[in-house]
Amino acid sequence: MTASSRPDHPRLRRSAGDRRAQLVQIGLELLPTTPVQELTIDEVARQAGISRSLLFHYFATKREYYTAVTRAAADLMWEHLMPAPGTPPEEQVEGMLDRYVGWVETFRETHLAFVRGAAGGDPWVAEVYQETRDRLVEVALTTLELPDSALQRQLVLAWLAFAEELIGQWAAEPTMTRPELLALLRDVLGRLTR
Amino acid sequence: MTASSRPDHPRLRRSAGDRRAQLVQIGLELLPTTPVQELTIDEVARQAGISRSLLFHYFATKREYYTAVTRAAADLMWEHLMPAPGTPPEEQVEGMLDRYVGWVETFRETHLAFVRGAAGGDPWVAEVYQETRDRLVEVALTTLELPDSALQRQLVLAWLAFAEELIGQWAAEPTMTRPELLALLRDVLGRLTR
DNA sequence: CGGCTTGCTGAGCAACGCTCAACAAGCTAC
DNA sequence: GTAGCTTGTTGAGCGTTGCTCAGCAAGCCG
Repeated sequence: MTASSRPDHPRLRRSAGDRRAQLVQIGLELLPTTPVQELTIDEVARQAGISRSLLFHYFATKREYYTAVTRAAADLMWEHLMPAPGTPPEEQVEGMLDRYVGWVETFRETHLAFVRGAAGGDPWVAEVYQETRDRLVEVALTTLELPDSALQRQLVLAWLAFAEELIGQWAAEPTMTRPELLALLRDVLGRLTR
Repeated sequence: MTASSRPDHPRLRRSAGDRRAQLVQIGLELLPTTPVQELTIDEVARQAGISRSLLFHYFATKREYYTAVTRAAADLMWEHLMPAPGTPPEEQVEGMLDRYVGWVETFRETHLAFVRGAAGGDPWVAEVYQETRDRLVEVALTTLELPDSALQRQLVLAWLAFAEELIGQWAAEPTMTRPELLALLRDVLGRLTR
């Protein structure tokens, strides 16, 4: 049916690393438009210009593939959120919160897809997401110099869910100024952890 | 392989309503153990003792089937949360919150599966969940006699996310007494909406 | 019994995840 | 330059799953 043997593609050979990166990249680009579970191997292979079989050479299973994609998305966000080295502790949470809002503003679609895909369905994917949240809680607890109790952990986690939802909603329909939003989030976190 | 034509099942014929209800019921029972997307038509049909084809007679598509299941789950919870008629308004939110905690305590697995399945993947299923949340926000705004602004709506929605996460965590590992939890949730909601 | 409604089935198609044996691109060794 | 090795790459094909369709049969009516 489809002329897969186009004459202008003389069988390009890539290094293993390159190919892997390319496939993950394609996954990242597809994420916003396609629910994770509906992402088909066929489609990814087609976009990469390779056969289905090759994808299974790099990722033994479909699940393995899209957990890799999810992890890549998480890493991108994490990298963006992390404070510049040397930032004084009391400014770290402040800055991360600010950058998180910026992240959601910029990559609204992608971020929503990430959160959705992570929360729903597959446990493996959910785990990647949970790791990220746990790391965020970790940072919050240490830089705010809070006691590392189960209670505090739960409160910060719940606050994260609160922040995520509010920022998502706010990005879709701004009901206050950006500084007001940030102040509100900080305020709630402050009250909760005291 | 499987002897599907057991002699002791002399082709039982059910009314359309009964069959539909049975199929949805099976879906509800399967939900806690099976991520929504992994729920296969084959399995459901097998448990119901019918052919795959019949399921497609009642639900034109798989999606239609498990949105029906999700909606049934949402209705069950909603029914449980609704205050008894005649309850004075100032006690309604109080009672619903209490019953919600109870609901999560009792059906932790099922509820988690519901939230997960709803948040993730399929937009149609997500819609069912969003409806429920919207209805909850509606009730909260009216019984608390709050102005129905976009801002208030967002805050209550975000608080719902907060409550959901905290209650879920707390049910898994109780870090405070039940009344303390309820008081905390009420307090946060109260501060937010003022 | 004949005829009607309607719950119900089996065969089969297309799409998808996944396997496997084999091909071939690019490098090194002689 | 050609023999040989490594390894990126493919095509054919299998099992499962969502979905279709033509037709069977259970129960009811006359």
